[in-house]
Amino acid sequence: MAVSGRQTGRPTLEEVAARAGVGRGTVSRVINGSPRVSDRARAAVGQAIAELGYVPNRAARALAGARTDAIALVIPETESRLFAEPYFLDIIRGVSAELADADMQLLLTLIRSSKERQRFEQYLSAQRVDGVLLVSVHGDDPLPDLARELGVPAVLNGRRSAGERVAYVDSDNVGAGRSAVGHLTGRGRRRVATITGPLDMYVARCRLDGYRQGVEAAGLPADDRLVAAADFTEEGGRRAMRELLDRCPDLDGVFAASDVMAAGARGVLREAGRRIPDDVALIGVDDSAVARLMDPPLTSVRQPIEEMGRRMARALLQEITGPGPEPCRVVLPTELVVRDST
Amino acid sequence: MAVSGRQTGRPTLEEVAARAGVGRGTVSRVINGSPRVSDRARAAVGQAIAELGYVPNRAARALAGARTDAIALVIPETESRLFAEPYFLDIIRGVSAELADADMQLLLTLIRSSKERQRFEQYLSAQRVDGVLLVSVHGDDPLPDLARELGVPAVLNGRRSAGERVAYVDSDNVGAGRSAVGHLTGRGRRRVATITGPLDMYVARCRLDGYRQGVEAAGLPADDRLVAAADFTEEGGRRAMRELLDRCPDLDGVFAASDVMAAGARGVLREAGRRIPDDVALIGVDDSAVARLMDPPLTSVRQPIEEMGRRMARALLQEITGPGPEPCRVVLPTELVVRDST
DNA sequence: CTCTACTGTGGGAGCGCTCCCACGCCGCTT
DNA sequence: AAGCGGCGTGGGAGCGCTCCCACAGTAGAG
Repeated sequence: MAVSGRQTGRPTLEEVAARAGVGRGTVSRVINGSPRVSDRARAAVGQAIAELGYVPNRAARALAGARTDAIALVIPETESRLFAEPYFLDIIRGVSAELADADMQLLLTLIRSSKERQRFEQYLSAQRVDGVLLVSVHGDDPLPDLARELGVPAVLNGRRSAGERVAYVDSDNVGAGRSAVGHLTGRGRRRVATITGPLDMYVARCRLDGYRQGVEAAGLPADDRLVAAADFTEEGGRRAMRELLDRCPDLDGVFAASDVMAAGARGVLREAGRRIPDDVALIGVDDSAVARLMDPPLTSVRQPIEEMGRRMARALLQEITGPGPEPCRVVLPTELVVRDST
Repeated sequence: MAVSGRQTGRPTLEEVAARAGVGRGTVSRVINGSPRVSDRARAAVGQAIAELGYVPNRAARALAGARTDAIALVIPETESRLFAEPYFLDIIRGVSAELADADMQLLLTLIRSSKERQRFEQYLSAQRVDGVLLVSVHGDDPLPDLARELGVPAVLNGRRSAGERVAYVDSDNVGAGRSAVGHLTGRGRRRVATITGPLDMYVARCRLDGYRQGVEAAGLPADDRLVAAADFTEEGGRRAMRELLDRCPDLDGVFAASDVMAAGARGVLREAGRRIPDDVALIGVDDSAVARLMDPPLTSVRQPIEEMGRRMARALLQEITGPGPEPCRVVLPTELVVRDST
């Protein structure tokens, strides 16, 4: 009953051909969905495949053909520390869902050192994947350009700058900031501050822009003392909140560019005796578990993360099969989730 | 300057051999670290490789040899919903770290439907990976046994039952329960309840066993009314907490088998006017972000998740190279992280 | 009735490796 | 002095596929 070992004879295409009474070429054509096959042959091959339980050998395929049926999802460790972690899992979910339908494999690559980065660059240049998905938000990340030079299709999650030339899927971060501030001002807040992410990240600058637009739209005066830069971490959020409280004790609303920073801010506000939302309304971005479980539950701007993953995968698959002239540029809308903190 | 396209001539082993003035066999031996090579040849080959920027072709290797240099990490979607999500990211981190050193690829497979499950089973039987890492906590999961039958090395994260026959890396869930309850009783709590995970999961039963041991160790009477089963979700935690409060209004401590359930419990306790920790001390498991950010910050039992990932990968690599007679059975200790909820 | 233009087909030639056999060459024993 | 074992080596065979060329058969055009 037990299979005898690793080398156990899996049926080959040749055997399928023999059983179906056709040539190798025909079987190959059937498998790859070529139209140039008679119905009779197709049926015979289909049956032989079923009877033999034939599964094509990927390695042979990759060697003979020019593709590998695999794509890499690259997550630089720096990012994974910054973002709320569930973010990546949702991205992975979306990517994986889309890939499964295309029968492609997902290769996950975490890059946490320059050595690993180098190894991955080798990978890329060795054409060992058909394409790459890059979570790349730092403006100076060279990986996307490297991929382009090597002719490896690539799709980014997020942009590195306004003029991003590589295909990307992003969420509407400006809109997120704008609607967050709009929500705050809509509830009568007049002194709305913001805690930003690191400003070398385009995503952080976008959310800040959105904040400014929101302030202006409400007819409030712009005041740079209401802006404090942080780094997407809880501790950064604490520091920024202290700073803001120091500079503008009269603030009555805070837009934190991430839930995690909002959590830090909440701690400081509480220590300072400010009630949420009574004295200060607080809003974050991500709609993560943290937001739901915080006390009080945090109003937050939701990004369609899983959908971004899906779209990225779809865009990449398309670029692999037929590289269109225009790289994919998708910006997905965000959505306000109102809870008790505002 | 630009590389001309996808097919651009990457150097092959043959070219390296020519340049180094040796035969193909010798180059192959150098690359694979065979000792049967003279220093002179080794040096020449090394130089040729460097000059040409040679990177071996994986597909060719996989086809010729019997291995693929890739392993799969399988995450059933059911699990990913149940566990706190950061759990998987930490596992992935550990696995990835260990794999990078071995120059192995990590293939991530999310299984969310029976169709995808079937596809993965095909994968397995097609020997397309050298081994599998399975996150498998349900007692009836057939995947581990399938892998065994197919002769594909497998390592589980968690056990399906006490008599697990497949190699595994788990954390000391009994110890986790025991120390959690010990901590509670150590602080003078006498009526300690528990909210368990789904009892068809071994991990949930273990934590419950630990709870019982802790209660007994403290010389307290066992009382089944203090035990409420839930399902590792926040809502489940809420329900269970209501139940407990109903049955035993005099309880003064709660051990929730996950942080997320503890979060649910906290909400109910607060609604019932119980102060934490003054009236009821609360403790969870996972030491997740949720615990840190909860209000009050939640005391929790930490599992060394990333280390588990690392150990799994190491065990699998070992099993791949030389299948020892004894499957790996590792149980890692947990650690109490005390915060303000107790 | 021949000529062209398909469409469906079989099978050769590789893809770039690893495995392994066979061969020289060395230093050692008898 | 001839014989022996080993080491380092070269290169053939083959892994299972895809690509593509060549060929039969059929059908339509002249």
